[in-house]
Amino acid sequence: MARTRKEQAEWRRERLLDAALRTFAGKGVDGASVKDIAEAAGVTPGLLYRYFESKEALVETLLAERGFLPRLRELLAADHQERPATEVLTELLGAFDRLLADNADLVAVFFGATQARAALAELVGEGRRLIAGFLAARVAAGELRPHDTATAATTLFAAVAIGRRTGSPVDVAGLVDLLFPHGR
Amino acid sequence: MARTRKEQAEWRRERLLDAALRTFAGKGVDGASVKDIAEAAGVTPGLLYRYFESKEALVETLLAERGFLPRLRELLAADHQERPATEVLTELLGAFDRLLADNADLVAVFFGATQARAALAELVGEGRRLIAGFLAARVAAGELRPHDTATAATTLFAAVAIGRRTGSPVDVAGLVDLLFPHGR
Amino acid sequence: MARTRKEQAEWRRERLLDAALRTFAGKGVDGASVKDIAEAAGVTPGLLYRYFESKEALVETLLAERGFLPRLRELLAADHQERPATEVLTELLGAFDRLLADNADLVAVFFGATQARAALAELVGEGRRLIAGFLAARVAAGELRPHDTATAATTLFAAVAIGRRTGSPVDVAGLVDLLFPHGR
Amino acid sequence: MARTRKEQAEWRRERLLDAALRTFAGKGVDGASVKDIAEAAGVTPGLLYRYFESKEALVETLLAERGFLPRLRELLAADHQERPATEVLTELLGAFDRLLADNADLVAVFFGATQARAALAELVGEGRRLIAGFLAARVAAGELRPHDTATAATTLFAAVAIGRRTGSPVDVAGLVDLLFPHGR
DNA sequence: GATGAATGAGGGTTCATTCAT
DNA sequence: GATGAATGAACCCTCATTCAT
Repeated sequence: MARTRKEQAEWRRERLLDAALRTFAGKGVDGASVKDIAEAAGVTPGLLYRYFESKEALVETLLAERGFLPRLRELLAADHQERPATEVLTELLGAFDRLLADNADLVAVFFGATQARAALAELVGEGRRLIAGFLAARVAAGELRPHDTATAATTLFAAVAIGRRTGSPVDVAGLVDLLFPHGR
Repeated sequence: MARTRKEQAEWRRERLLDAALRTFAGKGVDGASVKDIAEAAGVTPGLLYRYFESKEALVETLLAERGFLPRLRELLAADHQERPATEVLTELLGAFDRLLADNADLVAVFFGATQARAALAELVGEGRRLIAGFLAARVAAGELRPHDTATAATTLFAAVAIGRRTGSPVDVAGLVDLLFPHGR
Repeated sequence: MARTRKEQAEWRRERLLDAALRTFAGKGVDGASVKDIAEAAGVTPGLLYRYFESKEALVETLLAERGFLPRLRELLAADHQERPATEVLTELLGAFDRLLADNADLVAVFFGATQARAALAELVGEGRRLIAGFLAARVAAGELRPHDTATAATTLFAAVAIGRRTGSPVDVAGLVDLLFPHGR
Repeated sequence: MARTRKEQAEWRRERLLDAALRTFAGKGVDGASVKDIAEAAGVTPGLLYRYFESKEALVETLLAERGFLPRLRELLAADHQERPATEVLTELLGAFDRLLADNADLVAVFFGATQARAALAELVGEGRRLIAGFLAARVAAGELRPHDTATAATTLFAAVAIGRRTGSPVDVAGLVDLLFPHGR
C-alpha cells in the first residue's frame, strides 16, 4: 500500500517471474503459454509485454535472475581456512542440496518437463537398485568394505550420467578407484 | 530396392523414428513440430499418421522401442562370478557410459532440450571447477589422499543433483564419507 | 460364385452404393469420409476410385440411381380410370409413404444429417402439439367438424414448412379453406 | 463509432453469428469452414475463438439464440378467444409462414444444405405437379369439389414427407378423408 | 481387380504478439 | 499501467485423391 510507481512495477515484475517459474516447472517451457503464465499471475497476457520483450526474454531473465549460480559461487567462495576438508565438503554439499531443494521449480525447468521424465526416473531407479544389490553382495562376501551401498550406487550412476549429459564424460576406472581405492 | 511393400513400410517406420529422435533431441519434444519431423524424414506430415496414431503415440513408441532400459537390464543381469568387484564395476559403468554415448539423442530427450540446457551446463561446470580446486588444495596440503580431483568433484556434484532431481536426495554426510573414509 | 468379371464388378459397385448410402445417412454427406464408406463396404478407399470418379460423383450417382423419382413417376403415371378419387389418392399416398419408409436412408441424405436435426424435430413436434390442441378445443366446442386433429395439425404445419423450404410458399388462406370449407 | 469496448464486443459477436448463419445456410454446417465464416465476417479465424469455444459451440449458440422456437411459442400461446377457428388458423399459419420466410437461412440450416437439395426440390416439384394434375382432372370431371388443387397437392405430399421425416408417419386414409370428407 | 503408401490441401484450433482504448 | 480485441503464423491432424505394386 502506498507503494511508489517504481516499487509497484518492481513488485509486479517479480510476481510475473514467480508465476512464470511455477508455470514453466509444471508444464515445461514450451508447454506453458503466455496466457497460462498471465493467468497464474492474475493479469492479462498483454501486460506481460510491458515487463518482458517476449516469452523468450522472459525465460532468459528467469534463468539469469533466478538461477542459483551466484548463490552457488558465494557458497563455494567462502573461506574455509583450517577446518577439516570432509567437514567443509559436507557443509558445502549440504548447502548445495538445500539450494536445489529450495529451487525445485527451477531445477524442473533445467531438466525439462516432458513425458520422458517418468522414463528417466525408471531408468535411474532400476540401475541404482541393481548396482546397489551387487555392491551389497560383495560387501556381504567381505570383498568390499562396509559402506552405504545405496548412496554408492546412486553416486556411480549419477557421475556417469551427468558426465555424459554435460559433455565431459568421467574416467570410469578413476571413478571406481575413487570409491574403492585398492579394490576395497 | 526391390523391397516388398511390407519391408518398405517397416523401413519407413524406422526412418520416421530416427527422424523423430534426432528432431526431439535437437528441439525438445514440445519444440519439435510434426512438420519438423516429417521434413527430417523427407516425407509429408500426413504420412506420419499412417505409422503412428498421434505425436504423443510417436513419443511413446520412441521411448518404448528405442529406450535403452532393456539393454541396461541385460548388462546388469550378467553373471559376474568370481571376478573382483572393482573390475566388474569398471566394466559395468564403462558399458553404461558407452550406452549413453551411443544414445546421446535419446539422453537429450530424457533430460529435456530447452534454452535451459546451456545454463545447466554452466552451473555444473562452475560447481565442478570450484570443488575440484578445493579438493586439489587439500590434497596439496597433504590433508586428503592423492586422487583424481576432477572426477571426485563431478561425482559429488552429480550425486547431489541427481538425488534431488529424482526425488531421492542422498545423505550428504554419507556421500562424503564414501569418497573420503576416515576423513582422507 | 463363378461370377463373370462383369457381374462381379456390377455387384461390387452396388455394394459400394449401399455402403455409401448407409454411411451418408448416418454421418451426413460432408461428415462421411471416403475411408468411412470404404470400411463400411469392406474394401480400401483406393478401390472406390475404380468405380466412381470422385466422392462427388459417388453422391450424384447415388441420387440418380437410388433416387426414387423414377419409382414415383411410375406410381403416379398408372392409369386410374374409373376408380373413386379418394381411393386412388389413398393408394397413391400410401405407396409414396412406403417408398419413403423403404428409403429412409436416402430421405436422411436428402434432409441432411446435422446437429440441427434434433432442433427441427423439436420445432415440428412443438408446433404440431399446440395446433392439435387448438383444433381439438374447437371441435369440442362444436365449431369445427370432428376430425383427426393430430393429422390435421401435422398437415397444416408441413404444408407451410415444405412450401417455404422448396421455394413455393402455399397460400395460407387457401390451405385453411381446403381443410375446413365453409369454416367447418 | 465511439463504441465502448463492451458494445464493440457485443456487436462483433452478433456479426459473427450473422456470418455463421449465412455461411451455414449456403454451404451446410459441415461444409462451411471456420475460415469461411471468418471471411464472411471480415475477421481472422482465430478471433472466432474469443467469442465461441469451438465451431460446435458456435452452431449450438446459433440454434439457441437465433432459433425461432421461442417466437413460435409466443405466436401459438396467444389467446384467441371468440374469433372463428379458420380466421385464427389463417392468422397463425400466416405468422408461421412469415417466420420461416424471415428466417430462410436458419430454415436452410435446419434442413441441411447439400447437393441433395436440388434433388429434393425436383422430387417434391414433380410429385406436386402430377398429383395436382390428377386432382384437377377429377374436379373437372365433377367428382371432387372445386378447390385449389396446387395447394392440395403440396399439402398431401408435404404431410406424408414430413410425417416420415420426423418419425411420426401420418395415417394416409385419415389424411385423404381430412381433405375430401365424404369422398368429395 | 485390389491394395495401401504417399501426397497436398485444408480442417479446427492455439498461441505469441500488438495496439487502440 | 492495464486491458482485451485482433492478428498471422503455426500447430496437430484428416481427408480426397493418386499410383506403384
